[in-house]
Amino acid sequence: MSFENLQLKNQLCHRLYMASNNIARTYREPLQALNLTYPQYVVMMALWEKDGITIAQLIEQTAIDGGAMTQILKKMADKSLLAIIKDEEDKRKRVIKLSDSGQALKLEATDIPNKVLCQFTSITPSQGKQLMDLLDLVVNK
Amino acid sequence: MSFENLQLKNQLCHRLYMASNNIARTYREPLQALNLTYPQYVVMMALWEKDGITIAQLIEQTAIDGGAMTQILKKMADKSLLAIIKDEEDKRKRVIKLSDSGQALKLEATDIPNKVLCQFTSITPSQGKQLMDLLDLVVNK
DNA sequence: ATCTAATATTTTGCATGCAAAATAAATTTC
DNA sequence: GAAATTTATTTTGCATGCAAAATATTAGAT
Repeated sequence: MSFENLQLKNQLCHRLYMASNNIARTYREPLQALNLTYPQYVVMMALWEKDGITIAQLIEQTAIDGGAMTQILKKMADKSLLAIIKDEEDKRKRVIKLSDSGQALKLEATDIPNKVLCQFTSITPSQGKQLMDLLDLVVNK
Repeated sequence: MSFENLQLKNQLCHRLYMASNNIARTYREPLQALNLTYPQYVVMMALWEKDGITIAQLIEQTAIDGGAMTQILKKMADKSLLAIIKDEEDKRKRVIKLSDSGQALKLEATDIPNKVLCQFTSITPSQGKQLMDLLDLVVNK
């Protein structure tokens, strides 16, 4: 038996693993300038797009694990990027609100996506679009 | 300003993040049957393909972090899947050797890739191939 | 031959991802 | 309307990913 199906070079999962780690690693340096980790940056992007949402909504938008989200938000609150506010209507819920400095950080972040993508010289914009569409098939099973 | 570049739906990195986590999560259940975590499974695949290599070579094949690799190999050695052997030529190096049970596990693993891929019904084999080629562009920057 | 620089691996500290259990509060059921 | 169920969030324990420091050993330079 050849076991081609078990060769690492044929594994979609391993390609995804390497690609995802590689791009996240590339984000690390520019994000350090904003004092953000990569998942914190994802949370910020979600909030810049729509502020004042609940933690459950934030989890849905970002696909970040709920257990991790609690920790991430706590650290971001410590940095005064946002506030975690009890919902008076439904006391189970917490609403996340960006602070002024959290809002302001958006301007400093605008350049980051391009700065990172520019480091991936071998992929064209058209291929990037294609890749995103194919990835959606994996995301949505 | 519209800040389209900061919208989550336009971020290649976030697609990769979600896709990678989603497929790794899908592997978790079938791998539990073999008592393997996902990175441990990647190590096994590398060794099934080429046994008796050094830790550095294993890191190169799998793209797993060196610090993590030490821990992963230790746990796998505890499970008697492999042995970590000092290289007598160069005492800095360690050679990894599969045990008999480690070798034998290959048979039980053969079905896993297909079992997992079958759960991604919306992606065709052709699209899968395409996706792998595009991911290589991201992996190789 | 000795001292220095490079290589291979391990250790440490921090930040997740994940599953499962624990809390707390609202909703449903009988 | 009290008990059981569901929902939202937090906590806990384990397994990485990563950067940086620490070790051990070998190769190089003088």
